[in-house]
Amino acid sequence: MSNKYLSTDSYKGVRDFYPKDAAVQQYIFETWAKTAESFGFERYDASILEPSDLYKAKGAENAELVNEQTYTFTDRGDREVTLRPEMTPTVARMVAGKRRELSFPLRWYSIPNLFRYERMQRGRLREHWQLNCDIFGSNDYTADIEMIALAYQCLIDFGATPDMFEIQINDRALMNRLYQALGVNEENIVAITRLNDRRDKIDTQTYRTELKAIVGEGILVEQIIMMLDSSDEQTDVVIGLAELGITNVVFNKSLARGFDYYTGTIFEFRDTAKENNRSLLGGGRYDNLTALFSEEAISGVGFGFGDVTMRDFLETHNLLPSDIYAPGPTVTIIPTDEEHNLEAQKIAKEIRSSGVSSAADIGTKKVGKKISEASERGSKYVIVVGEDEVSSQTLTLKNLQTGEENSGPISEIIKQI
RNA sequence: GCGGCUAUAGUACAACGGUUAGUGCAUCGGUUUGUGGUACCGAUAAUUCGGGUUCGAUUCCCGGUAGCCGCCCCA
Repeated sequence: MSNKYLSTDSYKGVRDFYPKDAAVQQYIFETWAKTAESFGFERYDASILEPSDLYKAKGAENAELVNEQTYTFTDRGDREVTLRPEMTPTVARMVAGKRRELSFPLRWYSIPNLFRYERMQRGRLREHWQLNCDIFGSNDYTADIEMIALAYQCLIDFGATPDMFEIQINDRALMNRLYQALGVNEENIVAITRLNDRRDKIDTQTYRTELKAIVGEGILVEQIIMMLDSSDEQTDVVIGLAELGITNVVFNKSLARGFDYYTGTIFEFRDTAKENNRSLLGGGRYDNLTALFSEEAISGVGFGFGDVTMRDFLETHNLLPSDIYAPGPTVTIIPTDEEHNLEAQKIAKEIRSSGVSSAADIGTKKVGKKISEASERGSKYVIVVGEDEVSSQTLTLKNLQTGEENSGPISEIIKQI
């Protein structure tokens, strides 16, 4: 190929949303918003650009993360900026900024697009959207329950049934106590948590070997494994969820979900379908969200739900409604000839003014084709406009579903729609 | 950052070390010059790029690029 023309591909790792994809995206966003608002969550939003310091502030490890896995650049004013890789620092900034005037607990949600510079794989692109829901300023365990119940409802509202996914729960604070009771030191707890994060990806022997590498030979290895595998924990959160009728819940002591961030309850929803056996969403509780901005500690519990995994889930379980994409106006006006295009526009305008969507098909195809296309695009009615209609000032409204036709002046036609 | 697999019309696939690289869907046109969905007929349209082996490469080899899958990581 010559390089005379630019490529029509989108930038690596990001997506174009052609109308059919945009329709799916819109359906997902609208359903998310509706569910979050049904729980009384308020919507907020922010710019995709943040000063890089927001992400680097927590230390060298974060700085490295920012440098290697984010889109970071210098603006014309010599400021270092980053395309937000997650929403939590942003919302923490916003909450901290208005902490004097906000009344807690707060229920906030947003559907931001997030960027990360890394290699793509199934369910992970360089730009994605995420439903972000958080409750700020409540330390009560029922806030944890509410967040999980909201995430649960998000799936139910798409038509999912509880057997399609499984809720895994763990508790950082509880795990720390359990490890400490076995005499594991702080440093090793972090290492074990890290190892547990990929426990379901490695086999039992490898796991045992790596665990030994951390805590050394001896009885402790077996004690830890036994402790992790006794997953019959009935925590307040698990019991509370059951009382709300949510029972597809498993307490999994190996669940890790990253390292620094979370301090209490952590949770993850997993698709139970074999072909899409992955994490759908994750979240948890963090103690001091606003530590970077002020001394006042505001706790939070929240989750993020990605649009890519959402769509994969819906497709895997065949939950996408077939009528999402119906771009045609309710009434398509079909001029028989180009000379009647303007007349068709006038009729469409009048129909629109009555509150019904309408557009003229000003293409050059034959009437038959135009009717066929109007039908395929989801129009309910067509009105053909040619010599006869213009001279007689009488239109014929055709119902595409029933084939029924009715004639009359435009004022009559509009009443019938 | 690492590894595996793949690359053919718009798309989904097929085929071949050698004549004209096939098919479905989509698109456009026609059968029907003003009334739809079906049917039939026709048309447009492709071997990712660079190098090598060869009389001849779309096919085999090497490299680039891109995509998919996984690892690492997932704030």
